[in-house]
Amino acid sequence: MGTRQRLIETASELLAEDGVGAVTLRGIAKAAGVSHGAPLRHFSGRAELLSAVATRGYADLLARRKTLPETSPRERLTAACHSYLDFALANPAMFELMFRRDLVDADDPALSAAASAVFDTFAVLVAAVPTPLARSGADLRLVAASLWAALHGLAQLWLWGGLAGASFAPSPEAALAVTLDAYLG
Amino acid sequence: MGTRQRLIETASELLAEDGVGAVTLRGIAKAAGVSHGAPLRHFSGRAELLSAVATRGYADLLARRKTLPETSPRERLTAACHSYLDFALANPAMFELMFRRDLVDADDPALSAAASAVFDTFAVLVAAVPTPLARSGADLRLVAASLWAALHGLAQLWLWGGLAGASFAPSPEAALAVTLDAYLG
DNA sequence: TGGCCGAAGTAGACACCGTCTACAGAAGTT
DNA sequence: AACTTCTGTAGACGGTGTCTACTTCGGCCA
Repeated sequence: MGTRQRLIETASELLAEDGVGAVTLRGIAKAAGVSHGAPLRHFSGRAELLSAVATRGYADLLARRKTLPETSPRERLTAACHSYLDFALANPAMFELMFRRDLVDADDPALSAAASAVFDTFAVLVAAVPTPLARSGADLRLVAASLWAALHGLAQLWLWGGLAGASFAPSPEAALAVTLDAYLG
Repeated sequence: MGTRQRLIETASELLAEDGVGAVTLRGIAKAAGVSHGAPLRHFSGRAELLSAVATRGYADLLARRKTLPETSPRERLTAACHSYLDFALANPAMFELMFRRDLVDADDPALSAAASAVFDTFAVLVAAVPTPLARSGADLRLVAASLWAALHGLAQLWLWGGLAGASFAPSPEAALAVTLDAYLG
C-alpha cells in the first residue's frame, strides 16, 4: 500500500480512536511511521488529507443506503433515517469532521460529490413516499431538505449532549420516532 | 470596566468579525491591549473565557424570546422558530461557538444553565400549541426536542452551505416553512 | 506611618502545531 | 550515462495555549 493511502488509513483510525482534536498532521505522520514533513509530499496541506478522510466518511454513509430493506418506500425511508442517526452516533468523530468546514476543503470535488450523492439519494427516497406534505403540493426536494435537516439536527444535538443537560433525557430513537411521525403522518 | 469584562467584550467582537478561528487567547489579549499572559489572571484557560462568551450568546438568544408577539400560541411558536434561525444566520460565528464542545467548558454552570434556559422556554412555547402530535398523545417535551432539533439542523446545514452544493438551492425560510408545516399541520 | 501581602500585569520559556525550504537518495527517461 | 522527477528527511519559522518567575501597585493592619 502506498504512503498516501496509509496516511488516510492512519488518520481514519486516529480519528475514530481519539477524536477530531487528535488528527494532527504530525501525529498522523508519526503514527504512520514517516517523518513529520512526509504528508506534504502527498497532500497540499492538512485540509486536503482530512478531506480525503471525510470523503471516505460520506462514502461509508452512502454505502449504508445500499443495504436498505426491499420493502415499501415508506419503510425504506424510515430505515434510511435510522441509518443516518446510527452512523452519527456510532462514528461521532467522523460525523463531526464531515461537517467541519474549517478542517476540510469545501471545494474538494471528490468531497462535495460524495456529500451531494448522500443528499441526492436521500431525496430520491423521500420522493417515493406519499407524505401528507407531498400531497399538499410542497416541493419534494424542499421536503427532503427539511427532513434531512431534522435528522441532522437530531444527531448533532444528541452528540452535543444538550438534551442531557435539560430537565429530562430522551433517547435519540424516541425523538426520531416523533420526527418521523411529524413528517410521515 | 474591569479587564475581565473587557476581555469578554473584545473576544465577542473578534468572534463576530473574524469567526471562530480568530478567537485566540493571544489575539484577544493583543486586541484588548494587554500582554499575552494577562487573560490567565482572570480565566483558568481559553475554554473558560470562551464559555463566558458563549454564555452571552445563549443569553442573547433567550432575550429574543422576550420580544415575541402577544398573539396566539401558535404564532408565538412560529415566531420563535424564525427567531432561532435568524439568530444563527445573523451571528454564524457565535452560533458555531455555542455548539463547539471542544472550545467551551461543558461543565461551566453558567453556560449549561443558559443553554438549558433556552430549551426550557422553547418547550413551554411548544406545550402551549395543540399540534397534531400532541393530540395523538406524544410526550410534549419529546415533541419540543424533536422540533428544536429540526430547527437546529436547518440552521447548521444552511451555515454549512451543504444545500448550495446540491442540485438546487432552497432558501432557509422556505425549508423552515415546510418544517413548520410538518409539525404544526 | 510603615510594613506586608495578595491581586494583576509582564516577559520569557516550553511543547506542540502547520507549513516552508534545503538537502539526499531512488527511479525512471532520453 | 546523465538528467530530471518523485519521495522522504531534517531543520527552521511563526503561531498557539499554558506555566513560571518577576515586577508593581493597592489595601489592610499593627
